Amino acid sequence: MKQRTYTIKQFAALTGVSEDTLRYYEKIGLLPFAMRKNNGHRYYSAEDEERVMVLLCLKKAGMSLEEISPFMKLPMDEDIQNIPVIRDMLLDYKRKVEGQMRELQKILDVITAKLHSGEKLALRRSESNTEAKS
Amino acid sequence: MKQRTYTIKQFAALTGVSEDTLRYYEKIGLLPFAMRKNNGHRYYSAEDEERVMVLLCLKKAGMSLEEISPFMKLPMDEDIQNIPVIRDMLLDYKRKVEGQMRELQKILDVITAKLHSGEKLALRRSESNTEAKS
DNA sequence: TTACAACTTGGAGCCAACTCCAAGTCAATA
DNA sequence: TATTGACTTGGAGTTGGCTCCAAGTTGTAA
Repeated sequence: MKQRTYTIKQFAALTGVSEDTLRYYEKIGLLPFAMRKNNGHRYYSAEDEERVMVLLCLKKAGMSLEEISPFMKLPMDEDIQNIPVIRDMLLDYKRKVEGQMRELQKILDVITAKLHSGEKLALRRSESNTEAKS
Repeated sequence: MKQRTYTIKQFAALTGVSEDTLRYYEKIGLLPFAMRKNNGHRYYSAEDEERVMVLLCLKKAGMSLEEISPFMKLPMDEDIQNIPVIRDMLLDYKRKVEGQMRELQKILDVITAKLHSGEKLALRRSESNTEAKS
């Protein structure tokens, strides 16, 4: 059965990524060179959609395009268990997200404490936790 | 008792924000105009330090300088309970951070599932959750 | 008194990530 | 056949957030 395809306009609406940005991502090599019709127009497949979904997911977690790039080079339809490198990349990424969540949790704890205890806005040294040398 | 003050160099080391960046933040009005000695050199106080700590905290949670700006306009040493506007801003901010954490948690769930069940890298529609129109 | 270090300012440059635009091609339609 | 609309490309412009630099001032130390 033949897979459904999308024009760039449809694909932009589908994914929420603008046409300009799709072309830009292709130009910088983040997304693979899209398939073209005879007239040179791009068209996109379900696998392209899956790839963009992964892109958006990684982006939402705060990764730069540079960091996302290696994920975009992977086949979207392989069993993860068969490709150790994907497993490792995912584990790596998982650790990153967990780290970011720990940061956010720390911040939430501080805010919550301040809201409940009649305190000042200022942070005590121990609440700030930057990497500055003391 | 007289409060201790810092030169810009000391203050940069203390907070982990570079001298250039401190001057830049002042120039764009993110930080208030720093006090000057007779010779025109900036110096910083404990309250300045508190303000920068708050800045770094908000930044770490992914806020833009634009979003951080209103917080920098507030006095650092007032009791939060006395100023409803601060309470409201903090509550607002708390909701933002919680939202971001929910996003990250969703992403973690997807990754974890994929790592355990011999799946493909591709995301199912329900796992991606962008705001694109269907 | 001269040299040096620590600052000052204004402005230029830089990188990431878009966003916009002009000029051109192509297919379908009036 | 002329027009319209959806696309193409290359390249310029924009925004956010710094980062760097040159030229000038001031206070201390040799």
